[in-house]
Amino acid sequence: MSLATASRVLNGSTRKVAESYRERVDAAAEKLGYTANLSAQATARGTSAIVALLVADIGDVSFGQLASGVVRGAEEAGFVVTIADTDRDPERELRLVRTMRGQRPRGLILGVARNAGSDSAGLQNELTALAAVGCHIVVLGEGEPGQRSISLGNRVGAESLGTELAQLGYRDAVVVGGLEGLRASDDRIDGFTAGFTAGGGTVAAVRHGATTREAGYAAARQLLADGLPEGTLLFGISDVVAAGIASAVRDAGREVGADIAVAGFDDIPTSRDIGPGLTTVRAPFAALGHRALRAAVETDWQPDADPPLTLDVVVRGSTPRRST
Amino acid sequence: MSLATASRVLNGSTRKVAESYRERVDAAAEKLGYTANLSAQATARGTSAIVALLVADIGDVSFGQLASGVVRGAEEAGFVVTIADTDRDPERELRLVRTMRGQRPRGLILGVARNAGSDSAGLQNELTALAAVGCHIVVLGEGEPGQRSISLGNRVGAESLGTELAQLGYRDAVVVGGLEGLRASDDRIDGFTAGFTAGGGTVAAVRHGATTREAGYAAARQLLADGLPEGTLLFGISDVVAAGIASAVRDAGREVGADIAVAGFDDIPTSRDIGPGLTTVRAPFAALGHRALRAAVETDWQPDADPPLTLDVVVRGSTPRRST
DNA sequence: TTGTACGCGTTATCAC
DNA sequence: GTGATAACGCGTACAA
Repeated sequence: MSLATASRVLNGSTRKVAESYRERVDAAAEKLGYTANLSAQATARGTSAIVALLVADIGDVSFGQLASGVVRGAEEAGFVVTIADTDRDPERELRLVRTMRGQRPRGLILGVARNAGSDSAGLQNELTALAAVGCHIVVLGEGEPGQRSISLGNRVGAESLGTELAQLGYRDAVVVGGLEGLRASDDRIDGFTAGFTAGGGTVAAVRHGATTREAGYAAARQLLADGLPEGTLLFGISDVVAAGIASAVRDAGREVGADIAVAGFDDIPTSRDIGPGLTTVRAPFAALGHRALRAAVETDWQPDADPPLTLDVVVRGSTPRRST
Repeated sequence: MSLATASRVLNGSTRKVAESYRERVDAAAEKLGYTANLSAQATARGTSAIVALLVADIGDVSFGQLASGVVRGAEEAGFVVTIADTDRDPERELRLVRTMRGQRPRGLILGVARNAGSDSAGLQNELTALAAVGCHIVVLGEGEPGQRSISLGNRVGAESLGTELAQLGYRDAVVVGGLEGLRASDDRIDGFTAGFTAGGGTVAAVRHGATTREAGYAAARQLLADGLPEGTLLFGISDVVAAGIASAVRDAGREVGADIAVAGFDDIPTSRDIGPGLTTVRAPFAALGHRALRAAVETDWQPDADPPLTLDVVVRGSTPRRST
């Protein structure tokens, strides 16, 4: 029989093929261990079954969750995922987007935290070039108009946390971490402040800084040295930062929880083991990744088709109820 | 000018091209924002610039480190990395290897912990089929003959830990976690036992179990209920397991460190924040990933060209020096 | 429904 | 050194 017939049965063509042929083809394919050459398919079709995932730092603890969701969704949809790491270097980011473009991917997921409006023109060009060839650009967080964007819900999650902690009796808080102008952290700061103030609390200060354990430690150390009244709440912009804070508190001879309260954001796998158990907000990165993938592959995708992701506050020992 | 000439300058062909042409081509490529179509290149060349990475569980904390090393190496070598997650399901693993084969990758990195000799015939067929088309199979851990394998050094790392802890004055230990027959955990158990016994200690028991926080918690809880003398050392097969152990110790009203000592393996990012700081062995997953990638792309690769990876013991508060 | 023939974007072989 | 041209493996009009 002809190659065309075989091709028709192997790829899910709309065309009908006689059952007898179909069986023979399937049998032969099975026996020979045939697997379609994806590259050749891609050249012929003009579009590949690839979704590219570009993140700022693969080593980040939350990345695994995100990637997990993306990969799971990809398998469901019959796509392959390629990953790259910008290492927070805009130049490298540009180069990588260009490399990814070489794959003619169906979608590109951008998990690169960025300062508002700081995108280089080169990157925007590259992105529009990609979009022009039918690649769906989906940015995690807030994207430019014309791009598909999907966000975690940092603001509302942090707001819930603020509310909850105010209800637990906390009145004075300091926010630690988050680079100024970074959308994701600004949202967390704003949300927390809103919730906490609405509950009757006061955010005394915001100590901006990198989202690292070291930065959290250093900031908390300074705060403690300057004198921090008992019952003060230290809100780390992420669990990693909060871990640093908790460590600094202990090193200063204070007790996490009863003396100085600490809260974080993300609920990384080990946050329950930090200090007396870290109060935090569970950020559903896996679900985010899953949605991102769907946004990357679906032909028609609606911005608000899905309900917002739910971010649950999880209260642990680091913020016990404060008896007034 | 001809397409051939253009092709010659764009891809790193060995052939020489006049400087004048070269400049014109580069200029045009720049202006048009041209990027080579990797799929087409792959079909034409018969081999792609792809390395596939298959792991048991992307969500695993150590995966990020591994992936980081792989991706970094890939960028250096001009390769693209595709990832997939077997979710510890052999059937899915088979399907995924087949999918990856569709990409005709230059290499396949298998980070799937497996029971010794439990590979399905189907998988082996698939793997040899892949190898037949020039794909380098590199397995993390111990591989079959003919495959490129590269291991972390679980045994020697655990042995160092055992030695160190014996020197710190510990005499009685119980090992927790690790599925029986799993090479990686068996190596850790054997290595630890060897080091600890050589130092004068005794491994009273090995409690096999899953490599999860829950399993660690449950096992430790049981041990504590059965009565555990002060100064006993609980060695968790991984930091995640150790975290569970530490939690169980605290929940039982005992103190981690002074009362019951706990040690782990991996040195995950947050292990210093677990309890009073978790004593563990730093497992260089990033370096492992980097080496794995090189093994996946290099034409001629020698098994023992690189020196063994170094696994440093890091002693923290969970195992203070024991005064006799 | 099935087969033929061409095109996808690129590389490689061969003459020039 | 350069330019035609035949592959590469597959999808798909179009004709049969």
